[in-house]
Amino acid sequence: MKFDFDSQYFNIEQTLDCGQIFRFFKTDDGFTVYSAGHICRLIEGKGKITLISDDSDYFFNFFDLGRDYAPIIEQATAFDIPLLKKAAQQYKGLRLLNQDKEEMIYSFLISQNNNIPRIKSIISNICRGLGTKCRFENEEYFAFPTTSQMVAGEISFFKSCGAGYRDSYLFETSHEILKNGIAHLQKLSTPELKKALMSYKGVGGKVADCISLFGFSRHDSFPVDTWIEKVYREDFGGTLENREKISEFFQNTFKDISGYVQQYLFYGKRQEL
DNA sequence: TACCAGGACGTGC
DNA sequence: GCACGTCATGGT
Repeated sequence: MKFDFDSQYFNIEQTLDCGQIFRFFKTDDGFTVYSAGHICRLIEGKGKITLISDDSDYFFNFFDLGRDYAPIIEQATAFDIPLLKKAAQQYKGLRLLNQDKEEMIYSFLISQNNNIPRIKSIISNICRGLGTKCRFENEEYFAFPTTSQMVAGEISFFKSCGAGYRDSYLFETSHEILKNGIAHLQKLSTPELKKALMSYKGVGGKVADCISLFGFSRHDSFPVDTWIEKVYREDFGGTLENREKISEFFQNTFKDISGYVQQYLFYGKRQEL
């Protein structure tokens, strides 16, 4: 199925390259994106983006296409922080994705003390090893493994994928989710959700915030990693040392647009804006 | 060689 | 509760 969208507030590269998603790649005429067991292609045209997918409803929600970003950018720009003003104006097309919850849990388990190219590579290896083989328009690809597929992976398998010492995190957390599911997490408040996510092996405060933001669409979450800590010191003149407290500072400042601001700042800092 | 990357865990206090 | 050492792996 094929649809066109106005690209004023939808920039493919900004949306895919800002660190919220690990399964996509560039093609000759655009990008291919994977999410859970779904696939889509994005092609940039004049003032529009063409989306070709196996499930248009899924990707309408995935790319958050029902949301008006103009007021978010307006609010973000109102703060007197040069980096944020620049980033929010320049990255008007950066959209926060609504991603698969379990895919986010397993993906961000791998992210800790790691870099984005390696995270992508490890996830790709895991999909190839455990995911269902699918086909879309003559392209073969592997879905992200479901939890019942993840538990088929031994610790040695995850290590062979490049996960390093995070192999046991993937093993133990997938078994825990197989046992109890994640349905009960939905109804929790954002602070309760964070605490619940942190009970998984390998999930600390920062990873919990990422899962909360990207998987559960909790836009009042503010993940603090090494880059955001750098932003905090250099662009906000902050002096706190504890990352949990830095996250609270940002949450108290940006409230319900925390997640958007966090992405503008993270991407802006990495692009040396 | 040492340091860094979307940090978290275990131990000791 | 907090500080500190340690944990694979590949790139610079």
